[in-house]
Amino acid sequence: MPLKNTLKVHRAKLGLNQAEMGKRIGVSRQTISLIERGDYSPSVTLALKIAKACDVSVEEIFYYKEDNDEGDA
Amino acid sequence: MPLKNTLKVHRAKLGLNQAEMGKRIGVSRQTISLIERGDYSPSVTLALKIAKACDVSVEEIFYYKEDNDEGDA
DNA sequence: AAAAAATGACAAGTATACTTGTCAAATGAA
DNA sequence: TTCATTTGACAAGTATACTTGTCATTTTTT
Repeated sequence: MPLKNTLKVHRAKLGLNQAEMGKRIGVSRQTISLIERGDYSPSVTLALKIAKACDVSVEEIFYYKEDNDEGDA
Repeated sequence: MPLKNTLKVHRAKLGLNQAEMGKRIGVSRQTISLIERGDYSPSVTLALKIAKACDVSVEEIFYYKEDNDEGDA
C-alpha cells in the first residue's frame, strides 16, 4: 500500500517549479522531485509545510492508494 | 519553533497504554514514547496512522507552537 | 530547429526516524 | 508498604529522509 501524493498538481496550481517550491518550503529541489516521483514518506514537519504552502490539509496531499490491480473494469 | 503534538491526550481517550498504541499502529512502544515526549518529527506515514487511530486530522495531532519567550506580559 | 529551462535519475554523504534491549523512576492497585 | 504496571531515559544498531553535485532527458520558448 504505497503512499501517494498530489504535490505535483498543487504545485502547478501555485505556478512554481520544483526549485521555487523547495525554496519556499525550505528544502532542496531534489526533495521536491523525490516526493513527486512518489512512494516516499517525508517527515510530518515537511508534510505540514507543504500542506500549508498549498493551503490544504496534509490528508489532501498525502494519502494511501490501495494496491489493487483493477484498471477500471 | 518546535513541533508539538497531542498524542498523549488522544491516546488517553482511547484508553490505551503506549505499548498497546504502538501495537495498534505498527510501531514500537519507544516510538510512541519518543513522540509523546515531544519535539520529534515522525514520518508522514506514521502521522497518518496515528491520526487515523485517533480519528482526527494530522493537524489536530501535530502542530507548531511558537517559540515565543513572553510569558503573558 | 536551436537554445533555455525544468525534471528525472544516480551517487555518496549527513541527519534523523525507528528498532530492540535494559534499567530506574513513577504510578496505581492490593 | 509491597507488588505490578506504566513510562522515561539511555545506548547502539539499522533504515531512510534529506543534502549537494552532476548529467541525460524532456519540455518549453524563441
